[in-house]
Amino acid sequence: MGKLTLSSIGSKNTPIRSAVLDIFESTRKPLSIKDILKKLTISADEVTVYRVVHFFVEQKIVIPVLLQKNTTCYELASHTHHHHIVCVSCGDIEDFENVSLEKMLSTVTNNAEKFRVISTHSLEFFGTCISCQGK
Amino acid sequence: MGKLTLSSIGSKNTPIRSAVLDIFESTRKPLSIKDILKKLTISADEVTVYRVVHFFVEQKIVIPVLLQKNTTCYELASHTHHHHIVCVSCGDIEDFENVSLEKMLSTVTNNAEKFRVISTHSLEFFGTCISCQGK
DNA sequence: ATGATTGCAAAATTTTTGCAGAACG
DNA sequence: CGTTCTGCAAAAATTTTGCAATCAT
Repeated sequence: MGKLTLSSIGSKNTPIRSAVLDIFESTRKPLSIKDILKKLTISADEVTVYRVVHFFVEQKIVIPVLLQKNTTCYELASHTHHHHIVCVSCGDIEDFENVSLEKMLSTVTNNAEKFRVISTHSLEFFGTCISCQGK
Repeated sequence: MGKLTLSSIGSKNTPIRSAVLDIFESTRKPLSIKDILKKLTISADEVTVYRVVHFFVEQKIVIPVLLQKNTTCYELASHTHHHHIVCVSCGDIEDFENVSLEKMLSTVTNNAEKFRVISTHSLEFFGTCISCQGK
C-alpha cells in the first residue's frame, strides 16, 4: 500500500485531477465542490470537478460527508476515524480522533434486526466554536 | 412538558401542519420532503411542506438529519438519542439506541482546541440490510 | 379583523447528462 | 491511436422567494 497516486486508481494523470487530489491531501477537511473550485489555482469547469470527485468516490479514495445544509462535502477516505466538530455559526471544522466507536460497532450489529454488516459510519458533533461564542 | 401541540410552538392548527406533525410522530424515521408529500393524504403544495418543516426546525421540534445524497431528511427532535443504520442499497433505516455517546462528549470537548460546548451530534452507520444481501 | 398560512409562479441553487473536441498514455 | 478527460450547453432536481388569496384565532 504505497502512496496514493492517480494511476493506482485507474485515472489518467491530468492537471485538474492532480490538483484536486492535492487539495484533498493538503486540506484534510471536508470540502464542498465549491470549496474545491475556490482552492483550485488552475481553471476548471464546475462540472469537471463534480465528475472528478464522483470518480474518486467510486474508486473509494474519497467519501461523502454530510455536514451542512444542502451541500455534500467530501474528504479523503484515508482520513477516516477522524470525525468532526462543526461550528453551527461559522462552519469551521475541527477533527477529533475516535477509538471507542469501533467497540460500539459489535453492540450495534448484535442488536440490529435488519443488519448484520456495517461498512461505514459517520459521527459529527455540532457546537459553537470559541471565536464565535462572543458574538 | 406536555404533549407536543401546534399551538404550543406558536403555530396555527391547520390541516396541513397537523398532518405533517402526525406523520413525523407516527413514522419516527427520518423523512425527506418528498417522503412527507407521499405520505400526506390531503393535498398540499411541495413549497408548503418545505415551509412547514422549516418552521418546525426553527421551533426546534424537528431536526435535520443528513443521510442520503443530496436530500436532507428530518425527524422529531424528541427522537434524539435514537441513531440510524442506513442501508446503502435500498435506503431502509433502522434505529438504534445509544448510551455511550454521552460519555464520549466530555472526552471530545476536553480535547478540542476550538470548542468548549457541543450542542448536538449525529451518528449514522451505513451497511447493507439483510434483505439486500442476496442481491 | 389581522396576522399566519397557503398555493401558484418563478427564481436560485445544486447536481446530472450529452456531446464534441482535447489530452493522456 | 484509442480511450479517457474536459468544457460547454442544457436538462433535471432541489430549495428558496414574492405575492395575493385564504384561513385560524
